[in-house]
Amino acid sequence: MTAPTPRRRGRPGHDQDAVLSAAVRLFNEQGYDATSMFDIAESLGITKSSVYHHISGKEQLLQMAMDRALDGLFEAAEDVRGTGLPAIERLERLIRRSVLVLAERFEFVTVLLRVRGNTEVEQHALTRRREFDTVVTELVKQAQAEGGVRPDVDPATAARLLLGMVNSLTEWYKPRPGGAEAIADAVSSIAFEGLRM
Amino acid sequence: MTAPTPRRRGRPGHDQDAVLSAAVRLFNEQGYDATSMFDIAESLGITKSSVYHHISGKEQLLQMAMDRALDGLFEAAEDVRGTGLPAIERLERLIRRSVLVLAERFEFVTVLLRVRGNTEVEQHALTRRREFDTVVTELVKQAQAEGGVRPDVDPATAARLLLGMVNSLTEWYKPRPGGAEAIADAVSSIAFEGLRM
DNA sequence: ATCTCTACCGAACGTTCGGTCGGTTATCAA
DNA sequence: TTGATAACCGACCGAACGTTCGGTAGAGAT
Repeated sequence: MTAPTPRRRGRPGHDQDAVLSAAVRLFNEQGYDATSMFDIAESLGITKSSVYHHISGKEQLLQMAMDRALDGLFEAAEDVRGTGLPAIERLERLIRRSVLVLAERFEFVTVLLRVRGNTEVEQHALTRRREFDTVVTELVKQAQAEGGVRPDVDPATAARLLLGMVNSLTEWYKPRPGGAEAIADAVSSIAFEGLRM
Repeated sequence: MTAPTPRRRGRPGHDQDAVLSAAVRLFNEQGYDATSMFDIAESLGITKSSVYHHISGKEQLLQMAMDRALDGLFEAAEDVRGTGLPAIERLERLIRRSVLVLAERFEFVTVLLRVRGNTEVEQHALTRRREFDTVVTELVKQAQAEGGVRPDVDPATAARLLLGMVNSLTEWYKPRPGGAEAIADAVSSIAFEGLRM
């Protein structure tokens, strides 16, 4: 039923994806800096030096993790852009899709949202993040112009608060079947209709 | 006009508060782990060993920063508890007050919101944070019972999303006169009345 | 049986880190 | 002038870190 495992040559063991998974899990549990290459190796049952057979260094693991997160988000933005819907509808769909991406690629997005721009790799990721923020801001602005969104809130502030809600999932979301859709409903409900009865 | 500087004895120089301020600024710029005691010393124009004259260790700086943040939040919770207002009003006031605390003690709260519980000190802070979350959750629950909040959202989820909005300020807020109140308005407006017109 | 491929290991490297120690310098009070 | 007080410094230590290197182990292919 599962995908047929393509017989691999050479000595059996871990591959790059296994190392990435283990690394990302530890990054989120302890933080990137607090996770040593020894920790990653130990969690796989191999030695430190063996890890370097699969990857070029610690930073590559960070890079790969952040790319998987950002690719998912921009894919969602691109998909929504294609629809000819009113801006408010596109905004709501993008927010919902963002929740789903965050749930699907949970650990990768969590890594992304914690980097502070200490290295060039991190700074590049922060730049892409800011680009995504801009997409949302423009959507709010356009929705205001079309009369779909209340005009008394600053678009940039609204975008940041919306994304703040969504991104907060990395702090408390526990994967569960159907859980992501329920949260997407809650986000959409609160953000667009409000909590008050 | 300013507070009269109480003549201090001994050689003039920095005090514990100056060290804490410098440390917290660097923690937020680079992250706690990525900030070395040398970095802190350098930013004050003194040597590493001189820093230890003011504090017992790196972790104490973290502890002090987190305590200042948590004390502010619980003070706000306590103040709101005293009013005999309906739960929905108490909830809204606590959310607004939280925005103001976050703005006032911006750098301390930012430190707090980034710890992952790697040490006992961090875990204790996380426990207090969770206690604050519970206060908000209970307020949502009570507001629902009183008919002030729509009954179709899970109280715990709503509380997390509300705090997610508020806490996201640490990612983008720039101190500005009157800026905090404007953001408190935006948060309150979006969260309670909704973005849609 | 041999070749090739992939995965793995032990030992060591240079560096950085948090922290310690004994001694020095500058100010105020008596 | 002397003593107390507070701030500071240079030199050092042990541990942990990311990374490198030369060599080994086990599997499929020829």
